[in-house]
Amino acid sequence: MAPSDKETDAIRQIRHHPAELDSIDRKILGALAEDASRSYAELSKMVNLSAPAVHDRVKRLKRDGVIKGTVAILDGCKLGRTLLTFLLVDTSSYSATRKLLTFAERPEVEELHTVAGDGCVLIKVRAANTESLEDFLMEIQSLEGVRSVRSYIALSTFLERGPSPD
Amino acid sequence: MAPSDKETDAIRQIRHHPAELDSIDRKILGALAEDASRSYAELSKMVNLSAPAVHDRVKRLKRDGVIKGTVAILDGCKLGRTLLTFLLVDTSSYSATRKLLTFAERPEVEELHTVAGDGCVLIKVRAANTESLEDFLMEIQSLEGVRSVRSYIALSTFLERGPSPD
DNA sequence: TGCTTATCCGAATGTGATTCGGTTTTCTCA
DNA sequence: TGAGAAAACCGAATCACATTCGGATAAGCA
Repeated sequence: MAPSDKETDAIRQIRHHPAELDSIDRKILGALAEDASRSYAELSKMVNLSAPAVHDRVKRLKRDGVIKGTVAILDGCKLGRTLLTFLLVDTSSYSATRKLLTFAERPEVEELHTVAGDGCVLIKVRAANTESLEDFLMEIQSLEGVRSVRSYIALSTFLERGPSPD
Repeated sequence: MAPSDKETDAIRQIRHHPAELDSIDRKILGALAEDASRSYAELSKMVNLSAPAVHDRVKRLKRDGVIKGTVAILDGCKLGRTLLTFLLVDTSSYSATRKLLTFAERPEVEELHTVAGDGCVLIKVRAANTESLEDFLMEIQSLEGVRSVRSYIALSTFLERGPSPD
């Protein structure tokens, strides 16, 4: 685990551009993005640094906002939310868009993005059943300024993860 | 923090439907979905149980697959990925859909869902710039069996989180 | 060249995760 | 209805790992 002096020197020379993510940072980020319960001992083996050195780096990455936090990943189905749907809402006014943004408070709403186009908002919704999804849709459709709502119900999810450092 | 005997009894009686999530489970899940670095001491205060009791519950929730893991949340922009885009790919064949699923290996791909419709696949892509996004798009468009690709570039992201236990 | 900052890291300390073992409650079955 | 098994709770103890400390080295800048 402890590299020879020659390797240590090489690592240090490569490393020193401040504020830039090097390949070791990215490796650490990739490992934590996949499983944040890894110990520093484990990470240190993965990147050939000591545990406190890895700890220092993670501290920096958190300080700099590259790591925003850690969260538990929950199974939507086991929570009773079996219907994943993407809504593309076309609005005719800024005030409608703003009303849509208030849906961020709803437990079934997972993502809310304004997207390029004439007043479009994309909403990722995970509902318990078709009935509650329909209620949700109707609520959105009855907002003044909502021109159309296209919904795409997910049949299978093959991948769902956050940004990758690679 | 230690509830009186009467409260303890009440909690126990409410609790005992096995395999079903009760309100304490959901509270714990909500807290961990938001910040998985909370200590068991902190969680125990939130739900009025002891730390080992909370630990037992979390162990069960993990065993049962409700909690699938914990991950670090990374800032896409700080990773150099500033362009979030949703692609809606319309395919005319199952083999095209299957080719699309191989894009799950790409670092810029965050989500891959088949969605209801005639051979539709929704892909969430976080690219470094317009150039690499365009390359990605072209690659998809040149797949045999891909009928059309609609892309929605996110302008602002107001919410991005996983399934909620509420 | 000298000073400051950043990075690394072995050893030590601090914190919280985890286990242990006993008690209580709930559920199931005869 | 009672007995047994399983589930849930939890105080105390132990264990594991996070975190700090302080020194050394390297890099950057004037």
